[in-house]
Amino acid sequence: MPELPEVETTCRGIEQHIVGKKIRQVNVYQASLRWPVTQGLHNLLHQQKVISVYRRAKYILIQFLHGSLILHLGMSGSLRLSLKAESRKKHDHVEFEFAKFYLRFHDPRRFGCVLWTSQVPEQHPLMAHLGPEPLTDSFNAALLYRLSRNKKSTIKHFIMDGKNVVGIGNIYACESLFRSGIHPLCRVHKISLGRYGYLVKNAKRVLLEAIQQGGTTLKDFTRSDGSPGYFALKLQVYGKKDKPCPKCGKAILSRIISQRNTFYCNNCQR
DNA sequence: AAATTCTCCTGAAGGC
DNA sequence: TGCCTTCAGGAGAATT
Repeated sequence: MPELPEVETTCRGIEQHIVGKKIRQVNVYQASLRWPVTQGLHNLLHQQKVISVYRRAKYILIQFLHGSLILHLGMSGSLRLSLKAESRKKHDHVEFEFAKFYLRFHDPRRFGCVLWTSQVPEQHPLMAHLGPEPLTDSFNAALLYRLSRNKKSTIKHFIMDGKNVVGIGNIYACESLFRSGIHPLCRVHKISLGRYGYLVKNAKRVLLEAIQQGGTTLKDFTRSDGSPGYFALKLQVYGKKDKPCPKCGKAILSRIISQRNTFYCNNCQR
């Protein structure tokens, strides 16, 4: 399931291959994704050169002179470069043809999207109201402290809410809270500035580690060139129900918090 | 306004 | 072997 590190890895993987290259053709085989794939993509993109590839939250943005593609991988999506000789696979829904290869959008569960915008992407409704990027200085303890005053939501929910900070999905929320010793059910207004500082530091650290590892390998994700990432080996609590806590040895618990399976150590996280 | 629930979808995994 | 049920999950939309 692609989280921010996987999206970042995907961006970096395709960027070096497609920037400066022209699109020959676009084929849409399944337009019914989370939202309908923008109609007329071929006419919009025919012979258009890729200017840049970058990421905002978990959106992959491919910029052209007259607008941008907005791609989201949902929870089972991937973007793969494949040689012309490689035939299309099941669930390859959208295909961007370049001179020597295809860029294929693959998404079995179809929670992702492929949209076109002629606006500045950051002003698109999907992105206009997002919080700061977690790996920038604007994600910091003072921000979380300020946003959390007089709120009674749980910290797990709080850091997964894109209005507060983007890109921290279920896996990284669990891991960040474990490393910070904060219980996922802890109410946000009770957390001190100092503890927020610790949480911010750990969230950045775990995301950066994951990016360096090339993204977490879980069920559906592979890197853009098809090789797997290796971060799953370093997860400390996610998916470890009943396994010993890496810090204290007591059993890892799991329960549903804000609709998501949450893994934590009841002894180490307070 | 804020918190909670619903929704889209397929494939893997488990039970029998 | 195979059918059925359950679960996973990003995040906007709908509801409370």
